Amino acid sequence: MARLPLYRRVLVDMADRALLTVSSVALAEAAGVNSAKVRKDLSYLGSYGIRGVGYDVDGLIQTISRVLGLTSDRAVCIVGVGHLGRALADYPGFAERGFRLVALFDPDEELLGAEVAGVRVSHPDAIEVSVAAEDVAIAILAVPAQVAQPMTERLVNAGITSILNFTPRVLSVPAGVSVRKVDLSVELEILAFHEHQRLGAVPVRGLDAVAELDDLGHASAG
Amino acid sequence: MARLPLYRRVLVDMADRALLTVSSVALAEAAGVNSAKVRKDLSYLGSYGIRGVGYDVDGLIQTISRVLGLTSDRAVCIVGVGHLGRALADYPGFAERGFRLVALFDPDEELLGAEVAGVRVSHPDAIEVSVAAEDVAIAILAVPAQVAQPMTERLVNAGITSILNFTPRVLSVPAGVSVRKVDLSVELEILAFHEHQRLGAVPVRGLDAVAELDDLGHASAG
DNA sequence: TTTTGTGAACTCCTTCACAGCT
DNA sequence: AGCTGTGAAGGAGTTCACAAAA
Repeated sequence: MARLPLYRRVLVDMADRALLTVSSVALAEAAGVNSAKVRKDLSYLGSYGIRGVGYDVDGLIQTISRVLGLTSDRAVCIVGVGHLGRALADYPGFAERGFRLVALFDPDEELLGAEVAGVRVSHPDAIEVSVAAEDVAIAILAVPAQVAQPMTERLVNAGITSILNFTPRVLSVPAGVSVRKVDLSVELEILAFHEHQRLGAVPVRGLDAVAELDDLGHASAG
Repeated sequence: MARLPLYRRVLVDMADRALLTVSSVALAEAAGVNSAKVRKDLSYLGSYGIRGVGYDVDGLIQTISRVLGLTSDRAVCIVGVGHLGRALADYPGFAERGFRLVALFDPDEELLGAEVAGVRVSHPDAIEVSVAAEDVAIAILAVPAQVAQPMTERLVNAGITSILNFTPRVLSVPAGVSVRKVDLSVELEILAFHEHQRLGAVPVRGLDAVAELDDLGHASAG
């Protein structure tokens, strides 16, 4: 369930505020979803709620973390050390959630050997060796669009099985490799569409309301 | 439809490669979706296809752009000029798609007056004046989590009606304001979950397969 | 009495399959 | 012959509503 990370974060916030238990209604409100949905989602993890009381905040955090596989650190690498790659490398949220940045790759000679976020930038030629040596399964792709597909193939060949794709390209990967896409332009275009609608543009029959809460299913070949 | 921006980009790629027409099958393949879905989506825009031939690439780009409201430039501002805000400001995809960066806000005194991506950084106190003066409707929120909600309220009061939220917080906004969320940690956690599953973790009954292509519906109050 | 857990209804999206146009 | 447009079937996720537990 893609909502578990969201619940988990909301719960961590609550734990920080010294809350011991939450009801499905309270959790739903904080996460911005329906309470029945919360109960159904959590019921798939097993029966961890107490009727008449709610859920134990710390216990639920542990359970969700375990299901998501966040109990151990995971090595990640970033490919492409432009503005975006650099921002991602410096993003504190990664380390906080157990993602350990172990390698940065960029062919730019001026960057080679430089340190970003405490990690030295290597040439992409080192991908195969580094990925194998550090047992990296997750790669963050922040390269120019033209090299997105070839770089993806190289990463997959090197042993990468999960890719977080920041390029504006649909990546084709073999079965067994997961891809999540973050497309900044698409997000902005959807907001532009909302603005357009707000200003009384031609309503797309039957779909103007739908577009409000819809999203592309992030495809993956699992 | 949240898929229109994706179709549009694929079509622009095709136009660059001098393709004149596309079949729903070809477009579907390039966009990574089912061809019936493509035909149904496009049929909502009107009948722009020619049976036996396909769709006119340029015509379709125009039609989608019109529906999405991408025919005119839209002013956007970025709030928070940390690593991420800076990377976003420099992102070339924004300008290419008709998003004009008109203001950057950050309270950091060392940044005030500095130029990033050709735009001077202003103090957040200038939000109200700038937003009104430049007719900005879209804001990109890249501030620390603690100030996400108060800053959101300030933006909404200033007249912002669409927010692209990069903070790890669920924003509460009045009806009529759209929010899209980009959460880097959540994306990584979902990939971690896939890795976890791959390594033979406890399958969450009935949901392990589902999680492969699921996603949070990006909520918005429209 | 409060709140969970869940069968059942519902709603929406997706996919099929084919009639009809070019 | 090829490909669109769409009614109908199918499937998946959401919400309702209530029985059961604390």
